[in-house]
Amino acid sequence: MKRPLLKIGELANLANVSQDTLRFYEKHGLMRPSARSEAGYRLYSAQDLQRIRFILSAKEVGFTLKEIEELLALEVTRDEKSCQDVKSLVDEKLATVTQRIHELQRIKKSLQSLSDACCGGDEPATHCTILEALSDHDAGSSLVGGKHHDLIK
Amino acid sequence: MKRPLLKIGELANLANVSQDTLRFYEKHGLMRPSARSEAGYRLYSAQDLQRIRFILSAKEVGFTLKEIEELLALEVTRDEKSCQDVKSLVDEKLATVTQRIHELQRIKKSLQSLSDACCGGDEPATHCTILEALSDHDAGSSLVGGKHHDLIK
DNA sequence: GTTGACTCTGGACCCCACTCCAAGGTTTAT
DNA sequence: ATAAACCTTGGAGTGGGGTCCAGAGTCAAC
Ligand SMILES: [Zn+2]
Ligand SMILES: [Zn+2]
Ligand SMILES: [Zn+2]
Ligand SMILES: [Zn+2]
Repeated sequence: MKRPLLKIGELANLANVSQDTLRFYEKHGLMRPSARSEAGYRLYSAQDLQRIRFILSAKEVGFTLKEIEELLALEVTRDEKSCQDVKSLVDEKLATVTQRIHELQRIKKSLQSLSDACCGGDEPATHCTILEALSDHDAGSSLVGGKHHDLIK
Repeated sequence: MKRPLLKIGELANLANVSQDTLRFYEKHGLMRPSARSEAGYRLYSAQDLQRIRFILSAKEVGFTLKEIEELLALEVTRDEKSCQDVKSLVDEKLATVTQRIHELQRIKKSLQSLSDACCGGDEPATHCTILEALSDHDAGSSLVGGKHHDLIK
């Protein structure tokens, strides 16, 4: 009934990471194989696959390995922690994620208005509103926070 | 009329970075002072302040220094590039920002439902829905993509 | 004219997250 | 029984993004 355990190469393929990365994560306490074979081969379970996927998606959105470790550590610390502790850790991450989203939305708006202002034609960009906005006075305050000049000649 | 130029320490304070960081960015082509004093001191203008702020806010939302350099390089490449070129670079960044926002929103939702499911009380967390979700089956697919179990005893 | 705060350069060093060996042991396929 | 493919450990190397420091010049104030 129990599904067969995976060797490191198999897990690596399924998860799309290198074997080195798996060993690296293990060395740093983020992953360890469910078992070892007689010969010392690492053997991974389906949970292990879930776990590496968890790590990867958390990484993708900007959590550091240390932060991910904290999240994962919740699982094993169980009865030493209260629900309060656990929840507040999650809420903390939630706040930083929310914060990051806001920053990105600010940036996105700026980029969008830059893009909108540009004619996109193939003449030399000497007149380009984007370049003007970037080099101007307020080029920095929020990735060009300002209004771009009146466009269309 | 012209505002006085800033020495490196002054700019560093205003921008909240170290002098080393400013010199580091200079070495890597992201910033250079508008002028040098007789004695070779770096002298920065108000634009330079804007520029470092630009760099910092771009960095904050996850652009690498190399990407930031590309954005800034637009300013000087002007007539070698067409509006098309310029705009498509901006649109590219726009797409990656949008992408990042989506990922973060996915994560945020997951964290939110984790948080919502937890009672937050101060008893030991042996029963905690968060921990259950993390260690469970689908802990990985999207930072715990699944429904958490029925809560409230 | 000396003290103290500031700046210069160059180079060493650090953390992070991998990535790439080298030297060897194991498994599988023929 | 031997080769190819796979695994082991340990350790070195890489690239990004800085940080720290030594040795020396500069500037303002007293
Ligand atoms: Zn144009
Ligand atoms: Zn344009
Ligand atoms: Zn609870
Ligand atoms: Zn709980």
